[in-house]
Amino acid sequence: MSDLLERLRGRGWRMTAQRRVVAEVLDGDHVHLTADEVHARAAARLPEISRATVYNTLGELVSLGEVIEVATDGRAKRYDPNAHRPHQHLVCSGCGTVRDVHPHGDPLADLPDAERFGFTVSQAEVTYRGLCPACA
Amino acid sequence: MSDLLERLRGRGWRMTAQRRVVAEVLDGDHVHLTADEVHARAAARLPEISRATVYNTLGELVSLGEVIEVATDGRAKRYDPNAHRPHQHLVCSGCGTVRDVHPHGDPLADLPDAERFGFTVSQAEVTYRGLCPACA
DNA sequence: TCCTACGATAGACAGAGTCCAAGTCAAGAA
DNA sequence: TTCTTGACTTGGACTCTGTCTATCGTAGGA
Ligand SMILES: [Mn+2]
Ligand SMILES: [Mn+2]
Ligand SMILES: [Zn+2]
Ligand SMILES: [Zn+2]
Repeated sequence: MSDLLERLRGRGWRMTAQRRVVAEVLDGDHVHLTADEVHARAAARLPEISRATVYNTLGELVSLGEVIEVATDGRAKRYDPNAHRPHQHLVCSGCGTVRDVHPHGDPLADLPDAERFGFTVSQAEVTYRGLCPACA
Repeated sequence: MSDLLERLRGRGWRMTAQRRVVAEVLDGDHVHLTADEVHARAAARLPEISRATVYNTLGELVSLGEVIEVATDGRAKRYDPNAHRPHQHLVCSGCGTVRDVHPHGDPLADLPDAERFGFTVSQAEVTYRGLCPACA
């Protein structure tokens, strides 16, 4: 994730300990943390980081296209650092685990013109639901 | 929607003015109201109906399978009386308008086994996003 | 008409997120 | 290295969405 820090520096970001630790917490595959989870993990490394700063930093990362927001349930949004490879999500109805998945085909192609109501449709988000091995 | 009221009566529902007006507000096509919108429209007909009753009634309708909950954004859930015909949603990124759509094909079939991580996948929800004619 | 269990109500409470005024500090200037 | 300053951080108040509870009211059967 140091490449992310490099990109951010290149964009003129002032590099603070808070921003660094938030970026570090978001490193990895299949990472889909809530803002409060990010805050908890960040606070383990930097105890006095505030919730407001976590929200600010996450919002900035989303604006820059480095992180995407995922709303899989009616609860807290999740923050996903896998922003450069398009993908969909598979969610366990039991425990809430989220995995990145890459379905075949283009879901946009399955929506006939007659079903577009004159909209300019630009994106299709697919959420698959089921039970993970542990919950089944 | 009087057929809905009939079904509810058949299920042993005590028929109150509040429940009747909530059911009436949910009548129509492409209806995707938030709980507060339902409350506002219900209160126009029955001024003293409470928020708690609206939430209770919506929750009961969802349990009975007469209404589905739709979470198109990270904000308030929307309540959809079109529960008997499976469909997906097309959402305007500008104004938030939601339309019911019926894509071709089965999105489940597009998810390869290798991308299922051992899950028992049972459902796929698709949200199409774009701009409606008015917002474009 | 009367009873009573089921439903409605107001308001307290909780979770998620936003906003603000005041204090702090990263990083360029000298 | 030290100075300066505007960008960043902070705690807490506030908003929005939703849940819960104690109390009151009433639909519908006896
Ligand atoms: Mn993801
Ligand atoms: Mn719908
Ligand atoms: Zn699970
Ligand atoms: Zn629109």
